[in-house]
Amino acid sequence: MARKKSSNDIRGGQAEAGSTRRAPMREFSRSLPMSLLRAREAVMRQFRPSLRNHGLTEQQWRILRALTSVDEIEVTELAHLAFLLGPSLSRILRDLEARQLIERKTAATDLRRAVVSISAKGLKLIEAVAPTSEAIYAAITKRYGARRLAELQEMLGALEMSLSGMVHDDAGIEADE
Amino acid sequence: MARKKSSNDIRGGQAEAGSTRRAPMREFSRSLPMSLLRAREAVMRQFRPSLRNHGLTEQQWRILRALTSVDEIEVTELAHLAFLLGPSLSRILRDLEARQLIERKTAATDLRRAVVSISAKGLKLIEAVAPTSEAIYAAITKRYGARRLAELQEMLGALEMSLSGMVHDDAGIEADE
DNA sequence: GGGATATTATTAACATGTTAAGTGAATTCC
DNA sequence: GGAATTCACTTAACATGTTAATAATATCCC
Repeated sequence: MARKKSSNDIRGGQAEAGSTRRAPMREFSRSLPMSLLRAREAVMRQFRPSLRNHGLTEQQWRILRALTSVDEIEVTELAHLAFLLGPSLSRILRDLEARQLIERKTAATDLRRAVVSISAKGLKLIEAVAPTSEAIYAAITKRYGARRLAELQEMLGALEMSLSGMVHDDAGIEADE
Repeated sequence: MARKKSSNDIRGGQAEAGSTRRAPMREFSRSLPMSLLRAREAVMRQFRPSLRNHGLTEQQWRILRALTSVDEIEVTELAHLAFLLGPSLSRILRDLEARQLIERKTAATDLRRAVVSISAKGLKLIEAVAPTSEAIYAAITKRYGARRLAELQEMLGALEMSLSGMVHDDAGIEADE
């Protein structure tokens, strides 16, 4: 009775609540952040198992992937490229270096900066994962439609641009101190 | 021809590490997961400071928001509604209960289930945050365009649907064990 | 030249994401 | 009606997100 059977998978269904109080501000589950979150989760759900089979997390994969597009790169630039915050990147680089998937050296001109590059071993791993990853991406593209997908990405980019310079009050102005 | 940006073309013939290695599979920074991630971050960047000023994280806010849309709700349903995994929800509910922002009781008919509802104090907090939150949402809508925003959300929903039943190999089939 | 300041990267501390395992309660099924 | 199974939730363990604080170097600027 009620409840179908949702294995251990919390995400991926609708929840029709009981007495239904009145709708608040917005239907909430239809808010923009939620829409983006769910869409991304739907996409990543496709990739995660494959990555996991190769011992990689999503972020580790992002970093290695980013490193294949350059010869070498400074940490801060890599953070931008892989869209990770510094602290996360620091931790992951430490692990990837320990696994010898990347190499790190100090910049000659500026001892503060570290320069990172992917190792042969890392490259090999990427090459092992890439085919599956590409196949999944192709399947997604086929399902959703290449044209529609391109349009979606364009709109997402436009959204980013729209918000890039946006500021507002209540954003942390706490008197002084 | 051999150079067209085809599938597993990670290494250009060999891993000859010359200067400026060339672009791999996809421009990477333009992959769908990255696009979604950046778009969502651009949006959340607007909300986080305000939430923070009220002592709430994004997820705590999601939960309280979800709770305002129902009279009371079971934990599993709430997980679906707020799109959180069980373990995350468990932790957050523990904290929110300690802060007396929510109330929890055990279902009478099924001792396994817990029923959660927002408290008066929680409702008050929501009401304090909502105006700013609404203002930010309105600003985003104005900047991006209401029509365009609706279209984007439709496309995101469609993407979710497209991928909902998608399966593929390499997804964790490790013999048996 | 040298103190004040800025920059780069890391560490710290806490909250969440993610998967697996555990606990207690309900259901199934013989 | 009781063992086996399933279910709802929680804990555990590890990785990352997020903000603040540090440490080490570079740069400014008088």
